[in-house]
Amino acid sequence: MKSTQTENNLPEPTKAELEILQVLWEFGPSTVRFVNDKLNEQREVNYTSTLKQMQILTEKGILKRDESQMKHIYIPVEAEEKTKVQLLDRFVNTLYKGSASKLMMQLLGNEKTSKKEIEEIKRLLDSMD
Amino acid sequence: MKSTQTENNLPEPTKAELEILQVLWEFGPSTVRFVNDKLNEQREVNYTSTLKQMQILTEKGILKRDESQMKHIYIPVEAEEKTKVQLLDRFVNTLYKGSASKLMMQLLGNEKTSKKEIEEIKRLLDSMD
DNA sequence: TTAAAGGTACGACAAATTTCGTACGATGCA
DNA sequence: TGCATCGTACGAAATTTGTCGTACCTTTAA
Repeated sequence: MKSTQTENNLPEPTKAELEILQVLWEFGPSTVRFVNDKLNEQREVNYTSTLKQMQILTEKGILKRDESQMKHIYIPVEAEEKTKVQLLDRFVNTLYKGSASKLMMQLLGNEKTSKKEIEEIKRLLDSMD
Repeated sequence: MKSTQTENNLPEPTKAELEILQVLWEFGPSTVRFVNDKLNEQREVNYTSTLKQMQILTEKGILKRDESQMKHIYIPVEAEEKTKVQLLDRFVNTLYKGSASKLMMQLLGNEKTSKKEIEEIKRLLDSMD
């Protein structure tokens, strides 16, 4: 039994791939140039590196693209939410054996989680009945 | 601003490294043989591969070991909680811009999070004043 | 109508991570 | 004592991930 495939089949996006997805999520469908510029606000990356990554993401089926113009427009295949849910799911399973409440406890115990956040969470829970 | 270094400096454990940490967390200080056997319950790994990984983890300062016996005993340097908190922190920052409540929403929206879990979380929140 | 600017394709290199083969030292026991 | 067994050390191959150089096509504007 070599497969780690669970019920979903998306290849796990790597770190560099996630960076690109974040830009597309935040700003919507974009050209390589645009994404590369955004990335370069944070760190230095060559244009062709970004291009290559986005091509790979497309091969993997994580992005699709509109090639009708010379400047291809790249679009995430799955919605931001869906992808994040998957990543979160994997995270919970890996580190907390699937227990969301265990994760919560750490979140709440973490000093970095502000009072405000905690209040927000409480409100959230109360409002869901 | 190029640094992603927050106040902690532990090198991010890789996937294979995490697997090993999980075993040590669950069963306590162990030999390579033991860890390797556990890993092989899930997937095939050569003994020396596991050994090497654990040696690397030791070099990185993530594990320490007792060499007083021929069978070295490996022990995580940091407590399970501390490491998980760091990983969680990184996860929240990367995917949710640091907002714990955003993460919560996904957790609660996720069908996989059972009613039971949600009840558990509510109880948790109520009990923390 | 051509030269510069800007686009994609893609092979190849670099770096990080993972796996493993081989060497060799300790231990145990017939 | 000798040898099978089990341990560690460690270089190096294999794989995965990340980066970039170069070739070449399109568009634009003088």
